[in-house]
Amino acid sequence: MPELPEVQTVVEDLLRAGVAGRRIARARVHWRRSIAEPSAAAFGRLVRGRSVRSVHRRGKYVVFGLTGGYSLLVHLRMTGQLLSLVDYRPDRHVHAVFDFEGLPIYYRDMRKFGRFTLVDDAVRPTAMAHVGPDVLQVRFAEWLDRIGGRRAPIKALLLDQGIAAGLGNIYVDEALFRAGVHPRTPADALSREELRTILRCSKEVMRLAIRHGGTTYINFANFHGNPGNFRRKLRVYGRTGEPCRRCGTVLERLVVGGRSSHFCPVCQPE
DNA sequence: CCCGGAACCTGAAGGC
DNA sequence: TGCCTTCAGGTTCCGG
Repeated sequence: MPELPEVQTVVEDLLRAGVAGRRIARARVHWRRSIAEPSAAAFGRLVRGRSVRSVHRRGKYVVFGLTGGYSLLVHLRMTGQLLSLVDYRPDRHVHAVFDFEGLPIYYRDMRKFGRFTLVDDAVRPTAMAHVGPDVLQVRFAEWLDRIGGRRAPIKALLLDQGIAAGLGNIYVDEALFRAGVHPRTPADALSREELRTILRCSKEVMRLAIRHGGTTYINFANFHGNPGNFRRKLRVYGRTGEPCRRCGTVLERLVVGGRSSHFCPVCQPE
């Protein structure tokens, strides 16, 4: 579920909780496939005893820099959560528990799509090679190089993490609404200025959502189990059949790039 | 190169 | 109440 703003919220919570500098006394894995590599058994052995040197976000990944030249890459996919709650009783959806010397952190994931990858720092660039520049950082010229002249629908390209990382289904729809662009528009049919607007709107939506602690649509919860507040600000996502906040037209839904897409047929003409 | 569909999983919601 | 279908914030793989 989490897109860039939700992952950013998790990272900020981890730092605020004082994870940086802490030692991982123990890591227990209850669902083996949560660990992409190495094996779940080797994972527990390799993680134990290392301390956290850094925590940051890259696209939708949480990246833990660990002592001893290892990095832990965490992707929460659709329903993954990292939680640190007082008096928490783990339920059946908790698939891993990390003991940061008295600070327990729970990995909970209803749909079990999330993945942990432990890599040697030497191969970390390779492991993340498919992740493009962060959408909040990327400069227009670089982004245009990657996206310009392609025939695919703009929405599909915005979702492509190799072009720019961080946007997901909710924020792509929100950004395209703000830019006044139909999600199915082929990228090569857009002018340089329209593309500039789309990137600007993407960044604006991201910053705004971060300020509101992300979006809780189904089950996003931050570190302390609290929902994000951006849902109230959504202009099109999940509002099919409701009136456009700008012009009053009934919002529509169609499938683009295999994903449910929400838009205003008047504000975003095809 | 591009696209659609399936797979990976579980649960919520709506129709009958 | 229960059964069935559809849908869900993501990514990857496979075939046409």
